[in-house]
Amino acid sequence: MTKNKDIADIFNRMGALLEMQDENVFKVRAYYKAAENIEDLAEDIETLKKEDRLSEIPGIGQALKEKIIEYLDTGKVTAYERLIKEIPETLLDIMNIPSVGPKKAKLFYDQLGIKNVESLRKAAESGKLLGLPGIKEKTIENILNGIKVVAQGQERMNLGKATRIAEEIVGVLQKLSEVKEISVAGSLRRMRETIRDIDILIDSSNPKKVMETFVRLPQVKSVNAEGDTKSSILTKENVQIDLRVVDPQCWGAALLYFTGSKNFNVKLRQIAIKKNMKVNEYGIFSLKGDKEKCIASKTEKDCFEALGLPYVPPEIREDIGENELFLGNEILKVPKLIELDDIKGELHVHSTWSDGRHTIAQMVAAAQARGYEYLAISDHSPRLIVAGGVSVENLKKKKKEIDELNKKLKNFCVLFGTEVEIDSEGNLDYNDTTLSQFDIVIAAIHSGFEQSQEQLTRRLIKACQNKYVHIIAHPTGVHLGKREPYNIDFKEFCKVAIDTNTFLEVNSFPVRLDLNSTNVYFARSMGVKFVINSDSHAREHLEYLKFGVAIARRGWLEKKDVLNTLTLKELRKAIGK
DNA sequence: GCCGTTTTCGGCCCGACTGTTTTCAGTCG
Repeated sequence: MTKNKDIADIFNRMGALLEMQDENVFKVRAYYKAAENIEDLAEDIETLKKEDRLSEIPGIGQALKEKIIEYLDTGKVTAYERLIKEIPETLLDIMNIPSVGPKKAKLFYDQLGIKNVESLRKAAESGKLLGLPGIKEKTIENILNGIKVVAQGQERMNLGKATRIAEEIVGVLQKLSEVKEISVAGSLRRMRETIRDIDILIDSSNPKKVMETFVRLPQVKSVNAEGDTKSSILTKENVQIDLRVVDPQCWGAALLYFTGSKNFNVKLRQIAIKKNMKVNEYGIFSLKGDKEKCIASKTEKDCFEALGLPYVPPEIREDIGENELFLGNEILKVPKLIELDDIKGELHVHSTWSDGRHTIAQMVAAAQARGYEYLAISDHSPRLIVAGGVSVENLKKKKKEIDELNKKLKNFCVLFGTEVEIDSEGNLDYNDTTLSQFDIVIAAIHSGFEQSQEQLTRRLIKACQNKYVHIIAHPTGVHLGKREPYNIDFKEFCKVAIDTNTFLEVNSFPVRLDLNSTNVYFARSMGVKFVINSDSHAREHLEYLKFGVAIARRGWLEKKDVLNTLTLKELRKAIGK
């Protein structure tokens, strides 16, 4: 899938370069939009080319299709090569600086020959920028600050970290008497796997007081903007938090607007226009002649209704599934998405038998407290030495402990599970005789990520084909912010998973979130079945399951698609091979 | 550059904040 990323990068760069050349904004947007859609593809773009399906990608017309083909055939895009002859590519780094966009980057280049961030910094410090049209002290100060921010690196954080930070701030603000309602918005409310900025929305008739409190929170390192309705801060952890305060009357319209995604909003507005209406953050307006009248704004539900649309949950207000969701100026169908309450138990948690922090009994108590009916204790196998994998001899003791615990438990069952290593050849770390004794067998790759696509795919397929394997854990091996997913033929893998009745895991651990939403959506469309697990290594981690459920929802999963929504009896039947 | 059940040409989402200006361009989401 590396070609997908390469082409998306090129289109993004071309968009920015064209923007600097003052090219038609809609043409520029077409490049950005195409890049986004290619990045979101669940399939290899080379496969799409082979099957002559490139035009199926939204936003790819004749011109961009030719550029994709040219890149895949020759490794180059002539139009891109031509652009970077006219404008140095390094100007794109300058555009990454907050407060510097295409116009200023071009201005600095044209007037002073500034080609990179370092020379811009020098020019700013030496006062050379002063006197350029529209540039005064404050702009220079902002640029120098922006350069520092970029140097510190504002990477995307995982959903877990973003949730923690947001909950801290929301906790403080909601205690203010001026705050009526408060909600996170943006990508955090849509529960994206990774988050850049945190958006918080507040309903208050006294915005000034709320803003004052916000910009003075102890977490604040710097204030980027402070207005009546919108303020923006950078925390000491270098996380940008945007706060919007709206009038109670507009709560629904504002929440809808600030939740996004950007493209979802664009779609809604396009639909509105066709119905002679207008959408903004203040409401849904009907347009008659010169007059516009607000017809909905109080709740999100009202707003959707006013547009004649069914309510769409935040998690699927994305490009993922867009074609399934929208048709012309209508919304086709909204699935009944799985909910956290549908989960009846978990199949992948660790205990002190391997690298878990809590005993089986402690994990079970925590699971019972969550209202589960069952819990599989699936510790690592011996090959994973760092995790203290359970030896074959110790498995007997572990089984005995589980059996004894089960005798004492009422309305709850502890399952004897394992997370067994798939070795570099696709063989499993326990032999079949041993595997046959488990209630639940989860197979996983923890090493040899650098193998070829063929080898990695073959390993996973071979594991699926083992008649004792029920589940493949964290199927793509991604570690958010650390490691890219390993390179597999995902489609082929899904086919075998279906044929062998192997369930694919949605791993809820915040640094994993693997499968991701795009994978889930794609696999679901093929007919794959899933299981959502927390991969807990301590009892507190059971809490993470909400993230996995969110990813499942983003991938359009319903209750029926997920193994651990079944009762124990149903589950035992469902996992038969 | 893309797209079409009112269109193959003429559209393409909307507003806040900042810093520079005396009404607006640039940037951002």
